[in-house]
Amino acid sequence: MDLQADDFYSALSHPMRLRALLLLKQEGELCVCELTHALALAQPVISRHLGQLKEAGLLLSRRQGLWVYYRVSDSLPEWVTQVIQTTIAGVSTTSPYQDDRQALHAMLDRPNQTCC
Amino acid sequence: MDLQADDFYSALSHPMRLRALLLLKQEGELCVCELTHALALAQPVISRHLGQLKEAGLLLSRRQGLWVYYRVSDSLPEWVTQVIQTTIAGVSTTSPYQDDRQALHAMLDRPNQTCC
DNA sequence: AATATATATTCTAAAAACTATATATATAGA
DNA sequence: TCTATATATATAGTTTTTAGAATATATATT
Repeated sequence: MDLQADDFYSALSHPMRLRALLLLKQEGELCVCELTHALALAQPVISRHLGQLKEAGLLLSRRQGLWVYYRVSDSLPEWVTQVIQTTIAGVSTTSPYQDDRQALHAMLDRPNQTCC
Repeated sequence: MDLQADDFYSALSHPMRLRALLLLKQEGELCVCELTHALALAQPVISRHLGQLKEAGLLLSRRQGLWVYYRVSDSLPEWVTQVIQTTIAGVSTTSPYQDDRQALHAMLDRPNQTCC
């Protein structure tokens, strides 16, 4: 929407919010429990930071049954999308971002309507 | 150099540091008094934030006489440079970034070896 | 050496961000 | 309705960040 540059940058000022955003941009929709697993952090911490990213307008969410899926908004300003993509291109193969994806993929029983 | 993504983003988490970085990238070298004028903030505040940006590795500085000139480092990771340029392309004509440049250009007696 | 100017730093208090824990809400299933 | 699970929120305490004022440092000039 009318996402301001300073809101964008302060939304990403916490390492975990940056990790979550990059992971979501690369993986598409993820539920809270997947993020909790991938980032290895407590659920309330994850939920609160996701809430901040959503509040900033960077994320959208939808509930499906017990699970809430978050994804990167598809109506971001073009420059924001480019900045995110450029950041991914620059750092996605480094720690901790690469590890986050590996942890996600190593997760068993990812909720495909199944469980968490 | 080994500027980490989370250090980059937290360095820019303060609105004034973002304004200073974008202004410096667009204008080249600026001394503290020019930034103080353009951003309309107290000198110690400016100096402290510039110190943080320098500490993070985003800025370099050199002293010339009484003045200290800051500039964006020329040895940043490529993705960082791109992110900064993309941000400028996206927001430089909006407030407050446009106003900062105007205030700078409206400044009289800018130090061309002169004064401040 | 004394003075003036530009910049940096220190100190203190206030504000903001963050974590952990506990609790609340929403949904599904028995 | 009762129970279980996933997620969200509230509360309290701690840490971090920030601004403002005062002071220190560096340099140039006289």
